[in-house]
Amino acid sequence: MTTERRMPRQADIARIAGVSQAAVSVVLGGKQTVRMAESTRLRILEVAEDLGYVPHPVAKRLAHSRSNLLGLYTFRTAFPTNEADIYHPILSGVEAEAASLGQDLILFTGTSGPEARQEAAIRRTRMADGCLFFGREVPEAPVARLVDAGFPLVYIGRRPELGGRIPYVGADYVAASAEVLERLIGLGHRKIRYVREPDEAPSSEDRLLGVLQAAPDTEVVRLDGPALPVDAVRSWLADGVTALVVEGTDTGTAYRAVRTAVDAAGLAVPDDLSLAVLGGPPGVSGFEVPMQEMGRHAVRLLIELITDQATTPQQLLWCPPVAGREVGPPRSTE
Amino acid sequence: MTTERRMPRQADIARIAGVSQAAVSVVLGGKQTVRMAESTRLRILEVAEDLGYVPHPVAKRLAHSRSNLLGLYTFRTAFPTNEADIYHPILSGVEAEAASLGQDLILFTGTSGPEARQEAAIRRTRMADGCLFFGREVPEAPVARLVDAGFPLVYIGRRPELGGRIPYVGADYVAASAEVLERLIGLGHRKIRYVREPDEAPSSEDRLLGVLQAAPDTEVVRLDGPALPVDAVRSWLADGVTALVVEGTDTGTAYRAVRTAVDAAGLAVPDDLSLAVLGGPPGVSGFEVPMQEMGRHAVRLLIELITDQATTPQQLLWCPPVAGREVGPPRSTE
DNA sequence: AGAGGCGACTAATACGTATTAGCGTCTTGA
DNA sequence: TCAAGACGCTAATACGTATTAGTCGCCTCT
Repeated sequence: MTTERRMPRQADIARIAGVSQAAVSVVLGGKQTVRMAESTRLRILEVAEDLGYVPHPVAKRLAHSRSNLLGLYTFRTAFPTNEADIYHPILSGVEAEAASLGQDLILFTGTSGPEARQEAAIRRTRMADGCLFFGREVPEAPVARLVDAGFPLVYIGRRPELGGRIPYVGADYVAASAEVLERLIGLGHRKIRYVREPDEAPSSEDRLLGVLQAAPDTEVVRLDGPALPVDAVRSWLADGVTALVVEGTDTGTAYRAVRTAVDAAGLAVPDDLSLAVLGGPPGVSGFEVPMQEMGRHAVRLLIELITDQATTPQQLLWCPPVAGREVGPPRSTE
Repeated sequence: MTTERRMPRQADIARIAGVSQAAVSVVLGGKQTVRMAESTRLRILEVAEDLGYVPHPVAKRLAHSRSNLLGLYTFRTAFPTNEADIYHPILSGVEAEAASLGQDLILFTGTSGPEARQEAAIRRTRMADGCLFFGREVPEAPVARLVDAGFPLVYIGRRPELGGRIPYVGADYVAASAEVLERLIGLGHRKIRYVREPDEAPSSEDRLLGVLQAAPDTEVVRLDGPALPVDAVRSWLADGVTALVVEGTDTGTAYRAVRTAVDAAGLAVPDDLSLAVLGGPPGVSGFEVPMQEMGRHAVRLLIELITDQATTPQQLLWCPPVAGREVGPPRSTE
């Protein structure tokens, strides 16, 4: 009784059960396309069970069938040593949804390395049935190749590149930002400053759009570094500004800068000045970015694309507003 | 100029370059086993470049070559919503080492679900060249199948199951624990209590072994719940106990229980009582479990197994001692 | 001039599965 | 009694690559 130094395959089952490999495939595939006698079916299933048969996922995938494997391309490390990983909820959502839909995940490495390695990793992407991309970069050439070849992929976060052909699941920053401004206006604020992060991104544009849509008169300031001079805040207050709206991002640079300056100026929030963040730390006035939900939706959309059932390949999710304690009516109206 | 709705393959290159598919494979494979005229070689490479050829990872893998894909089976979720994920460093180490060795990772889902789903996930493991297992469970039957079939796998954490045939990378709890006890004895402690966690595990046995090896007279107490009565601590002190050694685990149950009781008893640490944890929270006296290193080593060992170069399939890593502030000389000897 | 060798390839096959066309055989109805 | 259909299954092929055993022509050596 020597131990087989190889996993059993369909051909082994076929030989023992006295049928063809095709018969085994048909029975184990569970499809109804080919008729099989119940007795044969049971015999095949029994032999398969005896041998402890496990379909070879790679062969399955090659044979034009799905392998239930979703790629996850992160453009950075998926398990950062950095404790405070703001994007963690997204991955958490991806994993949860994938699990509930019976999909495994391939984590591509080398995604945070030099360009050549990044590109190589993008190629490997095809190992999966489809792939999720998560990060602000869009290496156009390799991604275009994938899209052109009809390879299913979904970006997490809105992506206007490639002539708008990239499927994505993002957050509706425009609507959410507008809503925040509307709330401020509803409270009586008339003079509002919007403080942007130093660098650009599609999501950054969206927020600005929302802000100007709801309050076209808002003056916009762009930070050019990690700090905001205290004098700037003081002068705004002197100008009659009653509320600051701050762009929120992964790093939280702008919020920290503003908060620091406001505190240093000895101002009380929200009594002296209201403060709202457009997608900031949890609990702070403004709105919340539905990270986990984005992950979940992205998985669902990807599977729709894989199964050719996608109806809306570009989706924006609603961001729940956060009341918080940093926003109140302006002092002058009290 | 219609867009090819398919990625180019070797056959396409072959047709254009006027050679056989095999020639393309040989040239692109870069092997020296088959001679090719330099001119042909260059022609093939050029056509491949023109078409933007990318080898199909799945086909590559099926054709007996490696896919540079390592499985990661966690027996729990890899991206837990729970913020404080004690095992995160392990995954971080795995990812980093995999990246530096050009390996991608497959995360199997459903590993924390019901047994049937777990087992199904274990089967899917074969998608990868080999697989890392991480968790205290060892579902013997499916794992035995993999081992018997010669499928490369490595457990993270010592595993005595299956007659010791499971390759692993663990921490040397025996030596590390013994060392902690020796340090206490060196400080003058003579009466020491060892407090164990409520439940069992190989690592738990190892710690106990180390404790008794260095200090055979140590009295061992096993917690039977998440709390330790304050009276117990008081009575130990009355008995002349000068140091407590606590089993450290992922949950940290024992340490929290002991610490709570000691504080409640109004005792000063380490003046009234020294406290050491065998692999506990960072910074606390005792030793540190080299999580990240375990992850890295496991990846290296797995690749050795895959490439048939493994020399030591079962490895225990050294745990760096932590001085901390919870251990000092016993009061009586001062 | 024939044996031998070598350079440059190709044909064939394997990897393990899914799919589809089609082939006997048996039943059924007119 | 014969055609039509149902039934139960198989042969063949595709998927895209790697590998190995050749094949063919030409050169060299004795």
